[in-house]
Amino acid sequence: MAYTKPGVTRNRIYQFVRERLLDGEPPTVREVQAAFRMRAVQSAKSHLDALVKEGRLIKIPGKSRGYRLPATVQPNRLAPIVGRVPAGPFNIAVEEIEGYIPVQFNADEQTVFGLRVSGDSMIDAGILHGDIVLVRTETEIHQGDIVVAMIDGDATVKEFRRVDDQVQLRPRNDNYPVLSPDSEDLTIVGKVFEIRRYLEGVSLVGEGLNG
Amino acid sequence: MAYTKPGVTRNRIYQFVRERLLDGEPPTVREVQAAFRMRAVQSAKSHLDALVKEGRLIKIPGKSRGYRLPATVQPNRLAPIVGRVPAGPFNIAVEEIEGYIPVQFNADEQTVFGLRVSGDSMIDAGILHGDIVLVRTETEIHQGDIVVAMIDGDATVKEFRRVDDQVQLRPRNDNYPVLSPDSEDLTIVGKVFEIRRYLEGVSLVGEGLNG
DNA sequence: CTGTAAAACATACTTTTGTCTGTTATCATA
DNA sequence: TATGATAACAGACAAAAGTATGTTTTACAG
Repeated sequence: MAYTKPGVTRNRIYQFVRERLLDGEPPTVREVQAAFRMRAVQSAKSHLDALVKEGRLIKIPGKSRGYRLPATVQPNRLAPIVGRVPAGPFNIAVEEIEGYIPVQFNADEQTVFGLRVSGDSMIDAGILHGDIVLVRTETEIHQGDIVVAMIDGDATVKEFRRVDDQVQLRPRNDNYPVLSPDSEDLTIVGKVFEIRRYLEGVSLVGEGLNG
Repeated sequence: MAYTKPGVTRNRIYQFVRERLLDGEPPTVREVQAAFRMRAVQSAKSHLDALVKEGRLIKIPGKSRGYRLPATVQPNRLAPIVGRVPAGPFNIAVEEIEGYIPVQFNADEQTVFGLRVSGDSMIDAGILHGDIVLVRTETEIHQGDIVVAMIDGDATVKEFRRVDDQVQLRPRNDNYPVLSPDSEDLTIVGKVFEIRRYLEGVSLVGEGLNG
């Protein structure tokens, strides 16, 4: 490849890698090399190393195609919508997935899923039957957070309170009672960070591909 | 790994690969193997081969991490969030744009924007102060649709009704009156097709994109 | 000019990853 | 309970990809 002024090829390579990553196609070092018609792998490698050193890229050590965009540039992800709460974070049965919706979240590697709400126990919080709540698992829970909890295997969306070391799950509807489950029967699945209501039905990504 | 009924592990693997691909992180065969605690690479490989044969995945030959989704994934687009309703469909002042959120819509090229709701006049429809309504302009409006209307230059979110050739804009809160504006003073900006509530603040797309 | 840093090249080596051949275990159904 | 299909395992090899060392060429500041 022709010699360029310092920084020029660097920026071009950054652009190239960035586009590939946003397309979901992380490149190899040699693919970068080929894209810029370089004769040596090391030419591409040293540029990539420099980009990592500058903080413009991140490298997953020991992995192929291991270059990533730093957290602030993370694109949107697609979160699965489930009709029922998954038992474990990675244990979502395929048949139960309605589809996927695009979600933004803060780059850390947490598990996110959408849950379709049934019932009107949270109506005073503006959560209606059929709404989709987006849930982040394994988050710190605070007083007043809206959480998804499993009580004896049943999933429910409620407001979280702790009173004298006793967890309370409060509905936001005067017609329902406050729940005070034993801690053995209770699992806090995660925290609701977003609520969506699709008035015309969701056009779900990947619908019907679960066959 | 424990033996499962035919198709079960197949589906779980499809699920796993799909999520990884949507996250922009194509897995290796051995990563699939590890994720399912298989002792042989071939266990994962044959499942992946089968998924390709079934048409649920695509393989790029000779490439590492070469499994892809076959379907044309619906493109998400970014809709601007505005604090005030734009005067004309294509007349959104840049300064008034809070940011962008990812939205799916039906491929046709309609104008979509997000509007941050102020006030509680739609509280009985589960639309709270601070919620973001997603609006599609130039749509056919039907009885009972939730619309964004301009009355004398002021934007408002209301339920649309037509009674004896007179348009009514109904709040969903008994403390507010039904509006029956003259047709000269009224512009229906568009129809609300989605409602979102961000409990932890929006992480808006379009910031920190250097380079 | 000259010295230093950046850019590009050449080659070799290690690890990761894809793929192959063959075997054993479980499932589904008749 | 016999049988074919599916699932899982075992070990090995080849190709792809990451990494390292050293050299040559060019850019740029003094």
